[in-house]
Amino acid sequence: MKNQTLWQGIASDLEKEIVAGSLARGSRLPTESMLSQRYGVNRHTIRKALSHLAEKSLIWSKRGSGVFVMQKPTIYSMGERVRFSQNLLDAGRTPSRQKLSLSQRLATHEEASSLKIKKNSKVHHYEGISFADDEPIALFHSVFCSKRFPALDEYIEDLQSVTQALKKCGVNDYIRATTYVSAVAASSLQANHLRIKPNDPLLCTTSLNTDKSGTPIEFGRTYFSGKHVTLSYEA
Amino acid sequence: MKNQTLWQGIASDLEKEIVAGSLARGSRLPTESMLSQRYGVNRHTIRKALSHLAEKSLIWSKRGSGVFVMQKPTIYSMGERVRFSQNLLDAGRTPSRQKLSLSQRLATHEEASSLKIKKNSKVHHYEGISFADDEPIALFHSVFCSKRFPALDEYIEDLQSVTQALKKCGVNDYIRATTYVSAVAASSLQANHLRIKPNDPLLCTTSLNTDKSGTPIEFGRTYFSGKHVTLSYEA
DNA sequence: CACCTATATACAACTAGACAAATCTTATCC
DNA sequence: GGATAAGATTTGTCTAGTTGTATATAGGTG
Repeated sequence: MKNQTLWQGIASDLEKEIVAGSLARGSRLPTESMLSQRYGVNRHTIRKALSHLAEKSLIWSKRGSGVFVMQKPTIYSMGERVRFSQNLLDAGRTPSRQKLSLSQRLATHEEASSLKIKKNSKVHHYEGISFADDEPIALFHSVFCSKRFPALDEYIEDLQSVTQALKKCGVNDYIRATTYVSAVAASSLQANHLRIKPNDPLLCTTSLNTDKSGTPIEFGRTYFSGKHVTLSYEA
Repeated sequence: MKNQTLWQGIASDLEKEIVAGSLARGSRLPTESMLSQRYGVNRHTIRKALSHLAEKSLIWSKRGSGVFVMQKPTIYSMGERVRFSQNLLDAGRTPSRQKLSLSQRLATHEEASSLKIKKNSKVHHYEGISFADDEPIALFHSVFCSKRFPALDEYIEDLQSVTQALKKCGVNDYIRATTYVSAVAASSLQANHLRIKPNDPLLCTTSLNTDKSGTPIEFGRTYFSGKHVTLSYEA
């Protein structure tokens, strides 16, 4: 605690301000230049302190824009019924989604066998980003059998919710049948979407939702930012 | 005067240059490498000489930057009315201040009870460095009740003077009610600001200023560099 | 021996400056 | 009002130079 370097002192000082709340969650930090003046050190020393805080996932930075305080890590609960919005509302976060693409294409071999449909069947492909308090926490893509849900894409477009859209298709409830979890390194594209660095760890969940009778409904993959999300398997 | 070591000879040589003025106050010395070349000795021998001069407070050094000649020490007078600028002007020095941060936050327990305001009240927090002739002599931080002085921060920002800013808020005079003095060791951050070494002694004054009726106005701490400042309590 | 002086080498911490890349701001035009 | 262009800000990256610290070696002195 005593003989610490300058950048360590600055880092712990800033960390105190963050946890004390005088630097609010999601707010912007002073620029590196301002901080270097405040602490009377070179900008590189500030950057060392900031990179330390970034590794601890307390802040994140965007070139040309600034350095920001991160939101709280999210606990994403994985139970029998996994509902993105309700999940985050339960955790006191504000959920939102951003559509990246919504189209129809032929099912891959994996998708077809998981959904128990014929090879080369058409599927709806829905791809997007999940946010919590305007912070991106996950990239997802799901496929649904086009034959079974002909107008699903329009419903999703309108309602911005998979659960609601499926209801319109007559599926009032669906259940998480299987979930596989693995860890992968983020591609540069994924990293950019999730505001993390390439090769940062991602939690990759591959899941299948079915109706109560066990008929497959939806198959998809979600890549959670490992720094923002902890998956919870309680109950 | 004869049997002196290499480093003693170099030290007294440099000291002569300083007092003679050929190495001006505030100027930078040649780098240790250059000095070791000039005197034909190892760099460590130079460092031994320099550290001797540093202990005598003739020079100070900054890692990565260089070694500099120090200014004269300051006598800081503590009476009923403590006014930074006037104080130094009286001592024939040129005062200046540098703002490090100016923000609002919740009062700590100590601050609230000293200012006689409610817990969790908002306060203006003003933090900075005091200079005499461009040499830092103290780090200060003060808090003022935000409710009582709503626009104080803007006034301080504009006027760069607490006394003047308080006048704009209707406080024409204030009196030093209490002052506690203690000695503490400098943290690495404090040392960097004051151009001294970590664990060098600081004079820590904790003070409360009130108006004539005894109502608390300002509560603050000032850390004087023990090497640069002597506090004076003459009547 | 113990201690100080001095040399030699290597690395860590920090400063200094410059430039590139991304972003934000502002003025201008239609 | 909205699109565009120019300029200013801000973070990212790189090279170079300076002081701080640690270790090892050797000679001289009380």
